[in-house]
Order: sequence, then C-alpha cells, then structure tokens
Amino acid sequence: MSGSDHGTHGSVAVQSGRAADTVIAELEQQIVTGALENNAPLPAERNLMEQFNASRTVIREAIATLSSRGLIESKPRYRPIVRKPDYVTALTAVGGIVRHLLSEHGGVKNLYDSRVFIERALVREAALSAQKDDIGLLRQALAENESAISDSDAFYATDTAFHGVLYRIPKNPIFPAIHEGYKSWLAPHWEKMLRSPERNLVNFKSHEAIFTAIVERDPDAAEEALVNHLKAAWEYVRVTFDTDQL
Amino acid sequence: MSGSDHGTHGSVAVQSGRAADTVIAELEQQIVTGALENNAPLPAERNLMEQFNASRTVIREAIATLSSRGLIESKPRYRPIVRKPDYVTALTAVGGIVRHLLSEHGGVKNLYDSRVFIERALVREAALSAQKDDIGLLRQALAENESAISDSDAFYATDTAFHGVLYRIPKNPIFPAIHEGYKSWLAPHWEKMLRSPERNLVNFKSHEAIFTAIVERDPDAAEEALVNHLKAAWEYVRVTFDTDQL
DNA sequence: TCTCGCTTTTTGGTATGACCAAACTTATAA
DNA sequence: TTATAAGTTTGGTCATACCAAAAAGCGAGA
Repeated sequence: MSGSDHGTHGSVAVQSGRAADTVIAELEQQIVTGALENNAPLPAERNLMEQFNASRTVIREAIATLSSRGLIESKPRYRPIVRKPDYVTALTAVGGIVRHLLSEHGGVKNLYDSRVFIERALVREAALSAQKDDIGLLRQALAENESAISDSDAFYATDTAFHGVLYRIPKNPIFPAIHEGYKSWLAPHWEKMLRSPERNLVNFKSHEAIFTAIVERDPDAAEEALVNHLKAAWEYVRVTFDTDQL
Repeated sequence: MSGSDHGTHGSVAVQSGRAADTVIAELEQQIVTGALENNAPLPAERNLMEQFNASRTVIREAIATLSSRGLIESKPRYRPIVRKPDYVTALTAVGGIVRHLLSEHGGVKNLYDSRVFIERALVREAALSAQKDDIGLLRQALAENESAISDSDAFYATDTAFHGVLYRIPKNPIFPAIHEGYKSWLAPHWEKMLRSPERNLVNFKSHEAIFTAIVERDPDAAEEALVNHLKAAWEYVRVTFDTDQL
C-alpha cells in the first residue's frame, strides 16, 4: 500500500525511535513462540521487507542485531538460521565481551577463581545430595578419566567431562551452561599447557579423591579435595608459561 | 578514493564475508584500547564511513551489532556512547535472552535456585574469610536494613544492598555483576509481591542471623540461615501470586 | 555577562534502486 | 541416473535522497 511514502514510515513504526526495533521484537517473538521454526532458515530479506513493510536497511539491521544476540546464526553468504535460545546460547552471546575482560589485568584469574568457587559449592552439594545415578555417572566419568591417563588429549576431554557431571547434579540447566562458558573461555589458557601422563595421573588422583569424598557424603572433604585439585592446576599453569598477570 | 567503484568494494574488505565485520573488529579494538574514549560519543556515521571507506549501510550494521554487544550504548536518536565493557555490561547484554528463558517452564525457579546456590557458597565464604572491613560493611548494611523496616520500598533496597555486600566479599568483580543480573532478572517477580512491615521484620531477622553466623565464623550456620531466608522468601512469593509454574 | 529562545547545521533513521558474486535451482547433456 | 551448465534467487554493498530530531550557533533581552 502506498508506494510513495518516503521518510514518512508506513504502518510499522507505530511508536518511537527505530523501526528496526519493531522488526527485532517481532522476529524475536516469532522465534521464541516457534512461529519461525527452530533451525530453519529465516525468510529471505526481500520477503521480510514485504512482511514488515520496511526497507531492506531496516530488515538487515534487525537481522544483524538478532544475530549478535544469538537468536539467529548467520554465516557470511548463507541464509540465516533460526536458533531458539537456551542458556548456552546466552553464554556464548557474551563470549566476545568476556574474552576482552579476560585480557585485562587479573581477568583470567578472576574467572578461574569464580570457577573454583562454583565447583566448591558443587562438590559440597554433590556430597550432600547426589542421587544414585549421579554417583553412577560420576563413577563412569572417573573410570573413563583413568583409562585415558596415557593419552593426554583424551585425558583433557575426560577431565572436563568429569567436572561436567558435577555441574549436572543440581538438575539446573544454568549450571551446565556455566560449565560450557568456563570450558570455552578458560580452554585457550589450558591447551597451551604441556600435558604429561605424570600430571594426568596426579589429576586423576584428585578426581578420585573428590569422588570418594562425595560417595562418603563428606562435603568438607570433597570441597577440600576440589580446592587442592584446582589450586594445584592453577599454580601449574601460572608457573608454566605466564608470568603472573593472568 | 575513486568515486566510481561500485560493488567492487574499496580497500576495506580485504578478506572474507562481511565488510561490517572488519569495521566491528576495528571499532571493538579502538574501544577496548581506549583509542575511542570511554563514555564519549562515537564519531558521526558519516565520519566513520570516511574513516573506514565504507558505505553508511556497513557502518550502521557495525554500530547495531556493537550496540547489542554492549560495547556501545545507543538511544534512538542520539549519538551512540562508547562503553568500555565490564562484567555488568556482559551480563546485561544477555538480559534479553535470559528474560525469554525465564518465561519458560521453571525458568524463574531455576534462576532463583542458582541464586540460592551461589549465596550459600557466598555466606560460607564470608564466614570463613571475611575481613574486618567486610564485617563492617555487613554490619552497616544490616543497620540500614533494620531502620527501614517500616518503609517497605526502602526495605527492599536495603535488603538487596545487604545481599550485595555478600557478593563483594570475594573481591572478584564477577560476583557483583552476577548480583546485578539477579537483581534485574528476578526483581520483576518480587516487586509485585505485597510487602509489609511484618514480613520486613522477618527478613531483617534472617539477615541478622546470617550476619551473626558470619561474625561467629560458623559457615554451616550461615549457610543454614541463608537457605531458610531465601527458601522462605520463595515460598512466600510462590504462594502469593503465581500458581507454581515459575 | 549570562540566559533564554530561535535559526541553522548536523546527524541518525529510512527508503530506493542498482549491482555483484556466491548460493541455490533447474534444465540439459552425457 | 548423474554430472554439468545455464538461469534464478538472495545476501552484501554502495550511492543518493529526505525527514525529523539533536546539537550547535546566535542574537535579543535581563
């Protein structure tokens, strides 16, 4: 309707400021409600401009924003993909900023400390109220960790997997998401670390101690074992290759 | 310069995909390094297009993206403001997504549980290693909380302030940021709750109990007091106005 | 001299229309 | 049936134009 309204926006921008905001809000809605199917490609821009009666400029801006919010995933020349948000998405959306923060003084240390803090509470919680199947998963993760002692790459994977089980014990999706965050943000600083079967063994022993304490329902022991484990790892990393300004 | 290269982009997009990405990266750099002064307005779009030898489209897209990443704060018709990122910024950047997640089944409950989880660990930590000045701040916050019992609005403020002190004890900027997150995400569900001097008194008593336990260096007691406090509050909110699908 | 209100001048928000190159489709030849 | 070539979207950009609200000047009055 009306092909001649120029700056005088059409029917979309009913209220204030940016028309893009309207489009953003609308698309956001359609995504979360499922009107736009998850993992499906977004309609073509030229379609959207018709649907929203807006210019490509506006549509494009909306897409860019939604993309950086993690609600849609857009590779350079491809059709954007709809991504229904979850806690992991939320975390990765801040990835960029966090990475900057980490590069500042004490950034990595702060993040690592927070991890220690969380996991301390996690193991206490585990010791206090882990279910049978939680223990089972823990035992299994521990076993896999042990059998990978000689293979440093595999060990790293089983190591994080073991810790991952801890994050899943509270049955709260927020924690696994946090774990993902730690993995992706801290990993770069870990991967550079020289691994060896000797150190792997040490770490495995730590895991074992944590596990034992949990099984014995001893939160204090579990916490202590966890702290020793993570503090030692930190010291090792710190001494290994970074001066002290992590 | 060359005023006649059309689709054949100029000198910016040296490599792949989107020219906007280049601009984004560059501006991001300038922001974190301080080349673009913090809290100062961003250069005008028309300047940026000159500086980056890019079209307005691309500049605009970059700005939109940086904005939703929290590196720039842009009100509708005003000049965007440069915001050097901090942990709070990072958190608020995910605010939108989180709000969606909260509206889903159990969303609020999960977030609240995570808060309880964190604060349990926080009070333990406080009981274990709060410094004299930490205790001082706590005492002060408690006093202000007490003197606001009769004024529900003020009480709410002093309440969160008291908890805020807890988040600051570990001297890790990540925790205060998390607290900000909880405040802004959980607040909407709290503000609707009917407050009364009676309930305020109850809550104050809880704070007092927590404080006492911390002063007495009794982490278990502190944790217990905290749990009772928060669980009670949750129950109250839950019973008050929401069925049970928070 | 300082302030308030009125012009200009900027500057953000949008709309159009074009064009290119890479994706995607479809028709065609092997 | 499959490999391939031709044709058609569709995302990425640029250039230009216009509007309205901000911001910056400015000049009269306190």
